[in-house]
Amino acid sequence: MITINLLNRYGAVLVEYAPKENIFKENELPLFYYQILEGSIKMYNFYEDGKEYTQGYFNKGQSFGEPPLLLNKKYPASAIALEKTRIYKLSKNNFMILLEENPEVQFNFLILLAQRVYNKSYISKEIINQKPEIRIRAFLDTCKVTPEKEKISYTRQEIANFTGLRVETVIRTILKMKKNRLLDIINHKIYY
Amino acid sequence: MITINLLNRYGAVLVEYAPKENIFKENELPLFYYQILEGSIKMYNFYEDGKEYTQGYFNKGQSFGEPPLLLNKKYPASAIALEKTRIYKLSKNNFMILLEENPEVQFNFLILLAQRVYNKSYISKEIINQKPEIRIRAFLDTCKVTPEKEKISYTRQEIANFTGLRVETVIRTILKMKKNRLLDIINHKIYY
DNA sequence: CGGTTCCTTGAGGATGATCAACGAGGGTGG
DNA sequence: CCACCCTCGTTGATCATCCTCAAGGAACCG
Repeated sequence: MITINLLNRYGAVLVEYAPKENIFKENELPLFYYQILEGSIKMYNFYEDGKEYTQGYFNKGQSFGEPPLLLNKKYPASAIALEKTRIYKLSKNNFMILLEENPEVQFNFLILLAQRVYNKSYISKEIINQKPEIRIRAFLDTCKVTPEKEKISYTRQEIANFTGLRVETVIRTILKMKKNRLLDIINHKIYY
Repeated sequence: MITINLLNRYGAVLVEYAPKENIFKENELPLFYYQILEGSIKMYNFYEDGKEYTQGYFNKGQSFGEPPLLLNKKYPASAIALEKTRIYKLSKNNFMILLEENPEVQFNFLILLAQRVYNKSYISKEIINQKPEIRIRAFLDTCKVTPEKEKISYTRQEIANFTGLRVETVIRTILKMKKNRLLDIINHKIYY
């Protein structure tokens, strides 16, 4: 989102996170702007009963956790590295200065947040609708990058955490979808 | 959000909508920036089965529908006036020019969208969790403007549409909540 | 005062969650 | 190389819960 050139100019630091290492946790106050150079992370919540809800995945080149940073509010979710991940950290202060001094960057963030609202609206609409198949389709649609059938590299548990369903329900539903030719399952992998 | 002064300067027009009049419909392309002078509107979707899902309510002083406008994408939901409502309409072009020429306005929108993402994250987390009571509490919490008990002026059907539950479930759940002293019901009105 | 709109209740049914158990594959260390 | 462990996928049975359908009552408005 922000060029590496600019990040360096404003004093960003590159930090490496190990797989399963937390970047920040729910209810902490934001101190940094985060942008992924390499790797991927997930934002998630835990319910009291131990169930997990996945808010979203972020990959190479993407930034995350900006809304609480801009609002100066506590993180509403935790962030964890899914693999070895290298992330640029820029202090809140310098981030704000960078925004102020670079209007085109600020505008890019406006568009970025607009896109986030747009996606969230779409997802919440599809997922509140109880039918498991619709929920799962909404998830799969957000995964797709090409129009052709492609391999989905999320586990059934991950799909369950994202859609608010249970693993067993996901398994049974995708089996039904396979029967209806909505997707393929080859060697346990989903192709959609 | 934008001062009336500025709106006028960039050629905004004040339009009056009758109760239940649509401001725009799902899948239309955005042409205007909308800001409410007086009244209130609701953004909503219909599912194939005729069930309605309410994305959100917007009142006096608030703007709505900016994300698709900024992204130049089709509206993912429809907007309807809930009462007699007067709305400033500003053409897309002039809105973009206004943003460019008034950095402080642009920054305000950045904060506004950050707030929207933040709220959506919170709501989707609470509402995906199946328990009706938690869903309803999430809705009621977003309604509250004071810390004391206050009257909730939404119908049970409206709560149902927002939370993805059925009316009967809402009725039964709030009755249980009343028994547990989580809210009061006086003359059918909810106080929370 | 008649018509909406909203609220309420009950019975029955569908469906997703829960619980328990097992299989398959991959990686690791002895 | 093999035994073990861990993660992931799978299946069946049972249960709880919310939805559905149907009906009627209450409140509000012109």
